[in-house]
Amino acid sequence: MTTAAGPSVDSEITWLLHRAAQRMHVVTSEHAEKHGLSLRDHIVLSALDKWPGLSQVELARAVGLDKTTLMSQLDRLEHQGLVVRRANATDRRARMPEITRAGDRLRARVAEASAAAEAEALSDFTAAEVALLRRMLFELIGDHLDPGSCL
Amino acid sequence: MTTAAGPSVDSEITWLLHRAAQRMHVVTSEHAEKHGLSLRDHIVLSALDKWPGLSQVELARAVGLDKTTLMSQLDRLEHQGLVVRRANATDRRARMPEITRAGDRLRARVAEASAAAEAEALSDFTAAEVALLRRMLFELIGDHLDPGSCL
DNA sequence: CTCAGATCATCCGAATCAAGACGAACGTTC
DNA sequence: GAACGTTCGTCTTGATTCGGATGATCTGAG
Repeated sequence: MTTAAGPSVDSEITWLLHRAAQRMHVVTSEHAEKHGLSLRDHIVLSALDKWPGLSQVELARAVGLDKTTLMSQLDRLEHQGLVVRRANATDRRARMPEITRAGDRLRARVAEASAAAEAEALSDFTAAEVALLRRMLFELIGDHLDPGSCL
Repeated sequence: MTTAAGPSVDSEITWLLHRAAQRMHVVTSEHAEKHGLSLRDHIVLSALDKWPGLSQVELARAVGLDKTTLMSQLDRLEHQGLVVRRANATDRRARMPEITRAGDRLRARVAEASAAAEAEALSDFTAAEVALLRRMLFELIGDHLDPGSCL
């Protein structure tokens, strides 16, 4: 398996994943931004919808963003009225981010649009193949996906 | 398949790809940086090895980087003696980047280390599953991968 | 030959990102 | 209650990224 030149670049799953993510990012962003949302905004809103009650650092770890990056994201989303930071009664340090009704409506619309875009990008594959892809990606991400394992 | 809340975040292939790429990035970077190379450095060196004779813009398109980003990467690599920019006899605008002998030695070492890291990260899957994953990622990236289709 | 348009590498400016520092608040131990 | 280490959110700072503009060069049409 070791040629004189070593493994060539197209054997690098890491890079293929990176390029594929990049490509899908372009495809879905195109749709998300019609609603005035970046893909990352949408990710954050979706995480807030799926895992309510997380603190900002917990949320950052859940979506895989730096805490300072997430803060500026939340600033923007709060400024747009899609998120509120509510005081926590039992811990006065924490300001729990929550998705607003308007934010959830927008999230649902963008989710449908980007799901459609994804489905089209994946239309060359069978349902079984897509299911396997999803399963493998989950496995690769491992225990870093669900914030429950971080608490 | 449309619940009242719409598709949840874990159905988004785009995000799964992003997280998986992020995770593999951490795993392989860990090994690449033992040799003083970032993952992106390694990608660029590998592309130079695989497709010699590309101009800087062609190389940027081949690896999926912005042209200015690639320029600063090449600056760093050239400063480390891993890359040289050689004048092109037939086109005085172009400065063809080439990998040096030292660069190729380092590239081969990092390629082996990161391939081993990838193999370990993928050890839970069968060879057929990995092959399918690779094929699907290639398909997703589409014609943006090989520079031959851009010339 | 000349000129217009395209292409290459580079530079510039705005935006973004992440690591570290900081104050405030928490919980535990004395 | 006081002291210590930890966690939370924020601020600051340095580095990085990307889009657009620039100058030099090539190419093709007239």
